[in-house]
Order: sequence, then C-alpha cells, then structure tokens
Amino acid sequence: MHNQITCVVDVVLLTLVDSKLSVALFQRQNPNEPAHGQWALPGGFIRDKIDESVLDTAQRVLMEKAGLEGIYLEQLQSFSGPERDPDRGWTLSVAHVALVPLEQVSKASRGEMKLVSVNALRSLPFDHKEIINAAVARVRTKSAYSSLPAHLLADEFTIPELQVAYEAVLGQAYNSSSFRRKLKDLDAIEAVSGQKKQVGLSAPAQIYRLKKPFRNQLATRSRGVV
Amino acid sequence: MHNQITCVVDVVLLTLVDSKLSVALFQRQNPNEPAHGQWALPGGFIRDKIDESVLDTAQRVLMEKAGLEGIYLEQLQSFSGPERDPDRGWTLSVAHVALVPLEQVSKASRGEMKLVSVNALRSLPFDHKEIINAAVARVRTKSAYSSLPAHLLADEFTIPELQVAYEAVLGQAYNSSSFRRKLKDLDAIEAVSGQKKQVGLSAPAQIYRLKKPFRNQLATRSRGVV
DNA sequence: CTAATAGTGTCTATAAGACAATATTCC
DNA sequence: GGAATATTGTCTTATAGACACTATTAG
Repeated sequence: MHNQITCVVDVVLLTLVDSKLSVALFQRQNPNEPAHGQWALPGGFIRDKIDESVLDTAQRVLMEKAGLEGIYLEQLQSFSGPERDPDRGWTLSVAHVALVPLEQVSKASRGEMKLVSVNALRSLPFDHKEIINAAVARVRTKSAYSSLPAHLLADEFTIPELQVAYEAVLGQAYNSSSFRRKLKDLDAIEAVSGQKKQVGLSAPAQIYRLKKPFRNQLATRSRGVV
Repeated sequence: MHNQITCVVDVVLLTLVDSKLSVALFQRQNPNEPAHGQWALPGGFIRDKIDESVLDTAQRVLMEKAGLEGIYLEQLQSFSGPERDPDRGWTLSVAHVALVPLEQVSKASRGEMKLVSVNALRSLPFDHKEIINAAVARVRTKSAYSSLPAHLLADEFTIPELQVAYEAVLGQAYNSSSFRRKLKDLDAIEAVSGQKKQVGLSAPAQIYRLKKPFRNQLATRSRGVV
C-alpha cells in the first residue's frame, strides 16, 4: 500500500455520576498490546471487512467493550502522528464521543470499567487525556446551543433534572425561569401527559421526553439554551 | 497489518469571489488514478515518512496543489467506508477546511484550478460534495461566533469589508451599527493607525488588522458576532 | 453643492436574569 | 401548618436591531 498507517477508533463515553461529567475508562486486557494493564479509552481497529464506516467501528467498540447500543454517538476528531503510540508507529485514531445515562452504563458495565470525573483525571496512556479534553470541549460548546445534555438522562426526565444535566456539563448554575423559557423556544421536549415524578419532600415534577425528531438528531437554537 | 485501509487527506479550500463563498476544485491529472480528468477537491495520501500529523498532510497538499502556506487551516471531519472510492476499497479521508484571501489564491493558482461558488456545485466525484457541504456548514456555524471570516480577507481590511465577508459566509445582511458594536466586544481587531482606504466616491474607511493572538487562533464570543 | 459610503448616536423591541409569588406534595 | 421544591409571573437590565444623523471624500 501507499503507507503504513494503523487506523483505530477511540470512544470517549461520557455520563453523569453525582452530577459530575465523567468518562468511562477500561483496563487494557491484552498482554501483547501497548499500555497493558493501564486504564484508557475503549478503542479498536477499523475492520474493513465488517465496518461500513468509522461510526460503525465506534458502535462496535461500544458494544464489545461496554455492551451498549442505541446511545448518542458522534464523530469527534482525528488524532494522528508517528509518536502517539510508540509501539505501533504512525497511527490515526478517529475519536468519537458518546453520551449515555448512568443507568444504562451501570447495567452494562463489566468489572474492568470505571467512571472518572473529567475534572479528576490522572495521566493516561497515549494522548487519551488530550482526546478527552477535546471531547469535553466539544460537548460543552454544543450543549450551550442544543438539546445534547438530554442524552445524559433516561428517556423520560423532569425539567429540573434536565437543568442539572446542563449545569453539570457547562459547569455553572443557570436561572430556572430563563431556562424554562428557552427550553420552550427550543421546542424539543414534550410532556408525558399525566406522568409526574417526586423526589423527596416537594411538589412532583412533570415528566418530559424528547420529541421524536430529536431523539436521533439534536435540536438547536441560535441564541443558547442556557 | 490489521487492516487494508487507504488513508488520505482532502482539503476544502474556501475563498470569496465577488462576495460569494467559493471552493477550489482541481482537475485530476494522474491517468492511473480514479476520476481522472474530473474536477475534485485537492487531496493526497498520508505519508508516514514525512508527515507528523494529518494537519501536516493537509499543509503539504495545500502547498503541492495550490502553492499556499501560512493560511487558516483546521481539521473538519473524517469520511470513510468501503464504497466512497470504488477503485481503492475501504478508504478514510480526513477532510480539512482552509480559508484564504482571493489575492493569495490568484497569485498561486496554476492552470488546473477553478473556483466555484458553493451554491452552484454540480456533481463531483466520490463524496466530495458531501465533504464541501460539511465544510460550509462548519464555517457558517463557527463564523457566527468568531473572527473566522477575517481569514477570507487580506491581513489588512476595513470594517465594511469584514462585514461583507460575514454576510457572504452567513448568507444574510446584518445591521452595521450592531455589527460594529459586537466587533468591539469581540476585541479581536486593532486599527492600523493613520491608514485609511477609499473605494469609489465615499469617505475613506479606517484600516484594521487582527490582533496578534487572533492571527493563529480564533477570537470567540458567546453571543454571536452578527 | 451632490453622491456615496463611513461611522456614530439614539430609540425601540426583544431577550435574559433576578426574584417574588403561588402550587403541590408529605409529614 | 411547615418544609421542600416545582412552576409561573413580573420587574429590571442587557442586548439587538432600526434608523436617523453626521463626517469625509471626489467631482
């Protein structure tokens, strides 16, 4: 071939743990692979025989490593160069970012996974820390103008829960009155009629879900959701 | 190796022609390559011996095909799959987008290049039309909140010229008073003292340039520049 | 002077944020 | 009733857009 390039896909799988944006790290199992035993992003080779695209590869990785499917997933960015994986030479990783509600991770998770707050990351093998930082930056930017944080919650959620998700991603508190106004403008969620949910000692909150068009595609607003 | 994947980089080179956002297409020269003779995006194989990253490859492509260097360039997105290049099997193209002032293209351009308005694109080989659409969408989104369109102009420009660039990219007219106010907030340009420029029968306009930090990095505003 | 566009100032409409007021639940 | 939080409403401030006004040049 024209070049000797190792093509992989890495996935930054994000979820909320105690209202903190956290990333899933997996302990590398294969003794023949670099960084064996260390905690790193889940990833895998692009397999030209079975993958139709890098998105396919990312979906396969999510299924194989975390038992997850049908969750929010988008391509992030490629990371490349001769030095990023010292054992494999010139590598190209097409990084992806996925969002998942914690309940789904908990059900699927096997022993070798852990969730770490993105603000508490120690050093990681390869350039995985840089990849995570890029993923978090992307999610922050996109969340400010879209329905993205809803994908950190279960299919049905209340508005206060959604606001917590926005605040966790964006790292600051917002005005609840303004938040509701803008959510209404965004027109991305609908009430599940009659369904309410109560936590603790308070009035029960109306349950909402994403409107159908926005379950696979983000709703966006030019002026910011928060 | 683990897979048979052809890795290339394609570049969407954008400029303004008569205030219309236009893309540079090159006639494919090599008779042994697919789509020979057709107009397509400039691209090239990643060369693991000489490129330090895909950004390097993109810079090399810009230099080799268009004689350009030192212009605004960022990674866009990867396009991949077994079908996108029928002759080469599973290919992965890491698309990049570059902005350049028309004067620079004109100086560098060789015979086999043409500039086509992104609104007047005929069919193109491979998935190049899809790549261009993604590039234009990215540039639109980013322009609304940053100093990006300044990179479509020469180093020194007037505010009315800059407004034209924003309007060309975003496809709509804006209020000049509001535009100036927000430009001031963005705090990305500085007057070149004493320098004025006059076009036609009118008052001469003050000449500005990007402040140093924003020549290599975009200035951003959370609330939109236009 | 007029034509033409640069650049500024001001008024109005819209959007955001602060915060008070009300509603609903369990105890 | 009281605690706690959901939800709505209102007032104030900030921002955006419309538009008029002034400034500067060539002829």
